[in-house]
Formats: sequence, C-alpha cells, structure tokens
Amino acid sequence: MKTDPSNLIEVSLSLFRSKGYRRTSMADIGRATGLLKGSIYHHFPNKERLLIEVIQHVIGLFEDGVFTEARRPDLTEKQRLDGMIDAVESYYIQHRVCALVHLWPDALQESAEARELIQKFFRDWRDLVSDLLKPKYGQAEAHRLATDALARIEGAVIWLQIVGEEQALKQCSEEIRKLL
Amino acid sequence: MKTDPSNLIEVSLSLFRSKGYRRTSMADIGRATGLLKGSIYHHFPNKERLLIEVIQHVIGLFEDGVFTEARRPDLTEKQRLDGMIDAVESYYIQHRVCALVHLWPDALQESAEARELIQKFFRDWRDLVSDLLKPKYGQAEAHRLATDALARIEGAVIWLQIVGEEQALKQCSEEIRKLL
Amino acid sequence: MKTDPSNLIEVSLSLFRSKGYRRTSMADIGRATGLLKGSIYHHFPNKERLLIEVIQHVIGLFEDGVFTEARRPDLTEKQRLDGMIDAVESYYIQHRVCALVHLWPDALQESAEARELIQKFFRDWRDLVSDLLKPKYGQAEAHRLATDALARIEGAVIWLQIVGEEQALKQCSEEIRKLL
Amino acid sequence: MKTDPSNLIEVSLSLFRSKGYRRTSMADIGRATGLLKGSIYHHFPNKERLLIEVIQHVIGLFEDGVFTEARRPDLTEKQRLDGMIDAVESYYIQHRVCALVHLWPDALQESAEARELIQKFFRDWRDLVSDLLKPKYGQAEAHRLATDALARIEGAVIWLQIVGEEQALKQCSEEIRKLL
DNA sequence: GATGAATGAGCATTCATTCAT
DNA sequence: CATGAATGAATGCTCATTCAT
Repeated sequence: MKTDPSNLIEVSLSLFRSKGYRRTSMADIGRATGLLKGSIYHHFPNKERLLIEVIQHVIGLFEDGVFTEARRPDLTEKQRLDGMIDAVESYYIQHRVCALVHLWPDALQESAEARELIQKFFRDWRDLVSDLLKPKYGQAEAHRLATDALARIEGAVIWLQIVGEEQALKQCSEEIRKLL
Repeated sequence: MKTDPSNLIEVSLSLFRSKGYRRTSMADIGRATGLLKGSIYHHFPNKERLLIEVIQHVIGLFEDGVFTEARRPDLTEKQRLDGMIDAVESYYIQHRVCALVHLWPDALQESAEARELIQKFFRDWRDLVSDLLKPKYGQAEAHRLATDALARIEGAVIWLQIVGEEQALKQCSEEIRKLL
Repeated sequence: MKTDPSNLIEVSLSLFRSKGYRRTSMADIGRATGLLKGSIYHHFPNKERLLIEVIQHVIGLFEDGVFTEARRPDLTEKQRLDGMIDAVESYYIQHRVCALVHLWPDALQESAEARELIQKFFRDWRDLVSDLLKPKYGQAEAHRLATDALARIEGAVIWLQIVGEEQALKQCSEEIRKLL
Repeated sequence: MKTDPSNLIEVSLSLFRSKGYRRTSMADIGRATGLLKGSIYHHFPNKERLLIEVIQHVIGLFEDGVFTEARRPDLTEKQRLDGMIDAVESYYIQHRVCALVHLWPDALQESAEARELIQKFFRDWRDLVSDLLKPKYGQAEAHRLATDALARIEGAVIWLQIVGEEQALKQCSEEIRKLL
C-alpha cells in the first residue's frame, strides 16, 4: 500500500472533487488509500492541513501543466496563450469541475490559509494572462481583458458542471484565443 | 411566537448563502429564527424539503425581479435585455454570491429534486435570453450567445466572490448589453 | 369526524396491535382519527392513560364475547367450555395477535397499572376455566388444567403470529374441548 | 479498555431481555459496557446489526445447550427428548423470558433479517422435535405433536413471564416428556 | 372542544481527533 | 509507522406534552 503523502493527497483530491471537503471523511480517505483513518494523522496533523496541501497540489498541477505553457520564453505571446487555453480546455473537459472553486465554500469557512491560497491562485493566473496581453493591449486594458477571460473560463466550467454542456467552455476558449 | 414558514425560508437562505447547506445545522436555523431545532419540523418535514423550498424561493425572486423584466411586452428587446442585466447586476453586487451555484455541490450529493430545480433554472434563464437575441441573431447563434452570456455572468459572480473584484461583473454586463 | 373517546380507543387498539405501543405516536393516533395530536389530550391526560383504557377495552371485549359465553347459566359446563373456545378461536384467527401479550413488554416498563390489569386478566380467565372444570376434576386438578389450557392458547397464538401456522391453535382448541 | 464484541452482545441481550430492543438506547448499552454510545459503532455498524447478532447469539446458545442435547447419537429418542426438555426448562426458569419472542414485535417492524432468523429458529426447533417423535408417531402426527409442544413451551414461558407462575412450564415439560 | 405552534428531552448515527500498543 | 479502540461533540430527526388562540 502506497502510503506516501503524495498518494494521500491525490486520493483526497479525487474524493474532494467528487464529494466535497466536508462530506469526505477521514475514514473515506483511509478506505481509499488502504490506510486506517488513525494512520492519516502520521502524515497530516489534521484535516485542514490536508485541505491546504490538496489545494497546493492542484495549484502545482496548474503551475506545471498550464502556467508553464504560458511562460515558455521560446514562444510568441500568441502561441503561449493558445497553449495555455489548450491545456485549460482539456483539463476541464476531463475533470468537469474546478476543484478550487468547488473547495472554495469550505475553504472560506474553515481555513484562512486555504482561502488565501485560492485567492492568490486566481490572481496569479489572471496576472499571467495579463502579461501575455500587455504588449498588444497595454497595462490597463490587458488587466481588464485577463480578468474577464478568467471569469469566463470559470463560468464556463460551472456551466459544464451544472448544465452539462461543453459548448460554453469551447466558445470561451475560442474567444480568448482571438484576443491575440 | 407565530413563525411563518416564509421567514424560516429567508433566514435559511441567508444562512445557506454564507455557510452552505451542509454546514448549516437545523440548530443554526433555529437559533437564527428563535426556534428550537425540533420546532422547525413543524414547518418542514425535513432538511431536504427546506433546501428545496429555499431554492424555489430564490428562483421565485429571479422570476419576479429579473425574468419579469426580460418579459415586459411593452419594451423592445434591447430595453428588456438592459433591464434584465441591470436587475442581475444589482442583485449580485448586493449579495456577492449566486446562491444556486453555492448550493450546487450539496444539492448534487443530497437531493435529486434540488439538483433538477437548479439545472432547470439555468436552462430557463438561458432560454429567456436566447429569446431576446433570436430576432437579431437567429435561433442557433442566439442560443450560443445566450449560453455564453449566462456562463459569463456566473463566472463573474464567482470572481466577485473569490477574488472580491466587481470589475468582472461590470465588464460582462457591459458586453452583454452590447449584444443588442 | 368521530372524536368520542371510544373511537379513539378502538383506533389506538388497532394501531397498538400492529405497531406496538411505543412505536405508535400520538401523531399516528391523531392522523388515524382525524384529530390533531394536541386534541387527543382533551380526551386522555396522557399516553399511559390511553394505554390503560385500551387494555380495559380489550378486557371488556373478552368479558362480553368470551367470558359471557363461559358464564351462561342455561348451559352445561361442556357447552360453556365449547362456546368459550369457539369464541377464542375465531377471535385469534381473525386478529392473529393477543393484544395484551403484545402490549405486555411496554406495560411492564411503563405502567404499573397496565401491568396489573393484564396480569389480573389472565388470572381471571384461568379461574373462569377452572370453575368450569372443577365439577369434573376437583379444585386442584381443575386449576392445573385451566392454567395449562390458558398457556397453551397463548402459546398457540404466539406460534400463529411468528410462524404463521393456524394448526397449533386449532389443535389446542380441540384438546381443551376434550377436557369435558 | 479492550471491549470485545461478544461482551457487547451479551450485555445487549440482557438489556433487550429486560427492556426490549426499541426501548434500549445505544446510550444504555454504552452505559452498561462502560463505552460511550458513539464507540459502539466501532464494533457494530448500526443498531439493527447489533439486534441481529444478539439474535444469532441466542440461537447459538440454544444450538449448544438445547439442540445438541436433542441430537446426541449415543442416546435413544426418549433420552434425547428428556435431555432437551431438561435444558429448556432450566433455561427458562432461569431467564423467565423467551428473548426471541420478546424481540419479535420489534424485529417484525424494524428488521426483515431479524424476523426471518426468529421464524427459522422456531421452525428448526420444531423440526428437531418432530424428528425425535417420527419413529414412534410417523411423519404427520410427529409434526403435529412437535408443533403443539413448541407452542406449549412458548405459552408456558409467556405465562411464567406475565403471571409469574412456574407451574405451567413444569406441567408442559412433563407432558412433552410423556410423548416418548 | 379543537387547533397548531412550540418545547425539550431523547435517539441513532457520524466524525475529527487522540493514543496506547 | 500503523493499528484499532475510544472519545465527545455535533447532526438530523422524533415525540409526548403544553398552551394560547
């Protein structure tokens, strides 16, 4: 049984994504990892810490899979934006939920640290997009367009989740690509 | 000590909006209404029913405050769309959360009836916007634009909620108004 | 809606017979009588009193339908015993439960008065049968045979209830008849 | 503070015997075992399971103490029947209640599994007695006599329980012995 | 009498957390 | 490190009873 913390985090992420943080019990996590719930406390001092590390893990996945794309120095801004949108689109089509939005209500109520991580993530992401748009649109307009793009993506993912239609996400990817 | 159910529903909505459905206990609702938790069952047979009626109440508020605006037969499509966006914008600036999106994860896990109400609400809203856009854009394009508009609004509200910036909502309102 | 106490008692008996005393709520009784649970307290000061009066009602039914048969001065002992057994047999074939045995565990725990009523009922019944047998068997043997007959009847009713076979009741009726 | 489940079952049986299943709360069981009510769920997933295992335990006691006697291949049928009746008599004189009959109303209402266990127990017991009587009486008559014997025993135990007289049980043991 | 709202104690069950082994 | 037993507080819900109208 793989009991290294990183496996625990991945399993927890998967459970949190489907059932939410609150509804996922330590026993659920134990069951899914082959550990007993008591043993989880050898790896994480409490459930809140687990939430935080799951959030950091998700942020890490975006750093690696999405943001990296947007930062490649060998590409033009256009290429970098397109690469980022490709990564985002396929990520959400696969998972159908934005884990961080999903976890937000719980983070808000139960963990200041988690809350700030999530907020920072979205701001960082927006700033990243803003940087791509700045050469073409200038500081202020780029900031506005980037904020809008991010909100649109999240809205499209919500729509995918609730209404079940992928169209909104594809449409918004399309239009964001057109920005450059 | 006459507790009319509609007061219970409003209090519950307010609690659900800030803490979520799962995290709001019957005792919380009792405390906020001056009742004991057991007494709530005099008005609602169980917590799920309360959730459903809260959702119906929210939908009713939209019917009255937002959809009505979009249906006024005395106005042009442009005026109706603008009226609807005005109503939506001020509603969300005030509440900073879309209660139905907020309740979605709990509804998904705990109540098929609640889930369907929420899904239907978003589809109905989208269809309403689509009807306004149809004369100008035709069936298919209107549907696409309406879906996109709705997802954008919800995304902007999420952004308002998490990042705390109203700008995304204002920006998206602006652009939806420009559709007509 | 008939709200006289005797209707309440009959409805309660029927509910107690099928669900037991403890599992029958005042609301159940209200629902079954067309009253609201609060109104029951106009007729009975509390649930225990209702239990007691239900027990007295059942005893009254036996007095009228079963014991009377056994006391008719115009008949021989043999005829009276047969008449009693006929009445008992058809009563239990119809109801499949001895209400007083069914209520015993609850009576034992919750009401000294109910407990004593039930105990007295069985002793009285036994003495009645004993009186019928005395001329033929003498005091001591009649007492023994009557006790045995009563226990057999109750055992056969239990068997009918749990195993669902009427045979035991018929068999024991037969043998009791053969005593005279 | 090692609480083995079998102790929990015995304590529960004892409580169920005196108060019944429904009236025995998990807190009662906890109190009687030195556990908190929540801790019982470490050993049994729910109260119904506890009921079922208590019933299986009682059946096991009969298997070991009563049925075994009736199955000894080294004895004649007469000896086996006498041994069984001895065991039954002393068991019920000691406990003064047939736990399975006592639990029947609750089992009937709350657990199909418990209900079937109890029904099967009585049928099995009857068949066992029937097998002892078959050589002497033939299949059909043995079945009838065995059913009658079982119902009599249960009736006598009810009588012992309610009226408090042991005589009925002794009388019926006597007569069952006389069958062989 | 009847009503229906409210009470308060109780119940089965869940769960994050602790800790001796 | 892992286990599994235990904790204690909380949760949704039930119910006999009271009482103002």
